[in-house]
Amino acid sequence: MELSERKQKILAAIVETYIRTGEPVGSKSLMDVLPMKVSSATIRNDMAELVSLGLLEQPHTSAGRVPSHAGYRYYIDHLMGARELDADSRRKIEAAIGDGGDPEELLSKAGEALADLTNCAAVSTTPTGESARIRRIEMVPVGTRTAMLVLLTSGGLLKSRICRSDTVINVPLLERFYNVTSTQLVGKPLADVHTTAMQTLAASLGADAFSLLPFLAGVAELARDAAQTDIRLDGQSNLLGYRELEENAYELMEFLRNGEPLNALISNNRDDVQVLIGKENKYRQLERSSLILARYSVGGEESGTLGVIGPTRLDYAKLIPSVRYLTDLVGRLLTRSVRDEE
Amino acid sequence: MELSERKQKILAAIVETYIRTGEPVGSKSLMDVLPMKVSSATIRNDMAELVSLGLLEQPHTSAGRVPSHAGYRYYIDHLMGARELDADSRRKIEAAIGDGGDPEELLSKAGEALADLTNCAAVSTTPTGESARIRRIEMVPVGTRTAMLVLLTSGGLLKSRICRSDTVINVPLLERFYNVTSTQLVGKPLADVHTTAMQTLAASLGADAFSLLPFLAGVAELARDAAQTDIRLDGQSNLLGYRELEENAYELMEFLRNGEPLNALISNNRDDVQVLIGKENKYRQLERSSLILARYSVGGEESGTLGVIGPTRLDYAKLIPSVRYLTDLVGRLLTRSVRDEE
DNA sequence: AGTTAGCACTCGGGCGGAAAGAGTGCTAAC
DNA sequence: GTTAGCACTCTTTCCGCCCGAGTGCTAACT
Repeated sequence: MELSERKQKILAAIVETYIRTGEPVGSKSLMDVLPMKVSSATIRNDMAELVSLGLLEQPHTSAGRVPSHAGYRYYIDHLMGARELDADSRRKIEAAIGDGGDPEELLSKAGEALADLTNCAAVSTTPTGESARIRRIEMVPVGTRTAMLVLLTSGGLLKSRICRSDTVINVPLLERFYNVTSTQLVGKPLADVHTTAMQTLAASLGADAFSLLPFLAGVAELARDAAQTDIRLDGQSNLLGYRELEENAYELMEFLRNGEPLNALISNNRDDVQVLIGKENKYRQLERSSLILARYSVGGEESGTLGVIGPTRLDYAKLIPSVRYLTDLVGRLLTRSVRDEE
Repeated sequence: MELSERKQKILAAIVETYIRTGEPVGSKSLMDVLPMKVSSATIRNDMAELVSLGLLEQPHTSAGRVPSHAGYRYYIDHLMGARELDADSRRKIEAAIGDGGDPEELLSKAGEALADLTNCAAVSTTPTGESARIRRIEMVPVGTRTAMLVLLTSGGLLKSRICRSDTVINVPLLERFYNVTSTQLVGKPLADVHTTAMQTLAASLGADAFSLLPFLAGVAELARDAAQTDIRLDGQSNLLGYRELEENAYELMEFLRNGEPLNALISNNRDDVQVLIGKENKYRQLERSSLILARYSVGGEESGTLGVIGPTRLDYAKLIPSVRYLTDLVGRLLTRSVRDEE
């Protein structure tokens, strides 16, 4: 779609002021904003054409114009320029994240930082465990019948839980546990270490089966936890500050809290940075919202997603670089920590 | 304050229908609800007195009556009866909680269950670490320069983190670490194991100081994490469903998210079950909300808090027993798990 | 003395029309 | 192709009105 330079400038100006104010933009107020000197009538003519091209909409005849989804899209693809993130925001992000720590902590910091920075809700998923393997299993007795199990994955994820059994825990039991786990479990993909597999494994152990089973089952649960990519949501309350989301606030919150559809959206995302604007989304609850999603990769492999959710009038020019920068950073930190640990 | 039996019945009926409907209650509609046969005029006379006693309020002259804070209070103290929680809710709670697991998991389940059951926001704090001691410290190498630290407290709390250092981790280093920690740290109160204490400890180790310091610092951080009672909030979005909270929704959410004032409120609570109604609260943001807070004890010691936050027109008669039941349950489970592990 | 019927009164909510304001679309001139 | 001018449209706001719900009071009743 070809647009004259003036039309482009007008579209950009409308998008930007609408993002700023949330009010429909009229031809007169545009005169002050545009770099060139043209009358409001000229602007009106152009706006009328932009409407018929589907790039703008008017809420009603006598109101100003508002960008349509296609308008935002055009703005993002052609007009906004691929700005670098400003140094200030970069510093803020880095300060908020520090040097990471373990993956879950890192992601939670990243989510909070993103929510704060953008004044939107932030989604984040932990690195996928799909291809992860068990790197290490530890069992530490903490009572006569209670032990702590710790699982470390090849992705650097750390999971632990307390596990109770009916038999007394003693040194031979521990030894048998280490024998079994180090020969049978360490190195296996997480997905293979499920509860039924543990039952067959225990069955093959003869006399030890009874005493080891609870702990093997515990390992299976840890593996399940670790394999599951869980999805975090930060700064939902930020969304309440936007007038245009107010009336569906409750619905929107519930939708986000539920997580499943969000998960579907996220795992659909195969692009570098994906922008979903309003009704482009198939979920009714999101029709007044936009999403910016980006994947981060750990060790060269696409692995998880970070993103923001806000009203359609997001400051795309700033947020897209923000999200991209953050995913890069998270990916780098996670990759580094995985490398370190090998 | 003495009230005639009829006035009591009227007050109770007003509180209960107002809780149900959220609309001011008029004298005529009360006729149908009240067990005795009286005319609306009589009811009006009584209502007028209840107003002058400060137990009811009228939003405006020509509206029905609404319970005042004092009215709710009177209802709670004298009229609602100390109902037991119905078996159905009890079953729901128990099903949601299962048999617990580690304290943090237990509390998060409890919070979710409470939020679901009450359709309000639920607050919960992890058991206080004030008096807790370090029961156990483990260090598991997971890379040449990276190790996992695990800390277990006498309260059954389990904390772990990944810790990086500049020196290569080898067996002698591990031995030194275990030496130091088991003689110097295990058994100490969490509060004593802070970063500066670790620095002096490391300094006293001479040549080992450099290599051990990062890990001792890691232990200090774990101890800090474990000592800190963190505060969870579940089901905030439930609050959006209440008309009377709608207009301050954003403020309220932010207030809750911040956590500090909430923390102050919670730690003030020394009663068995404390009910704070609307403006009894000193926080402006909560003036349209009520809180029901109750403490749970672990091993006979008051230790943490669970509670709900909702509009002033809470169903106190149901929620107070719910909260009490849940705190009892949580206390029992936590006490049991601490006992088990000793 | 307490209860009831009756009635005038008050106040908020809803409806409608008028006025204001913002912005457009069109036409005619530049 | 651009601009000035103007009539037109549509929303928002305000005001006045009426309606209904509910009250408070008085006077009568038990």
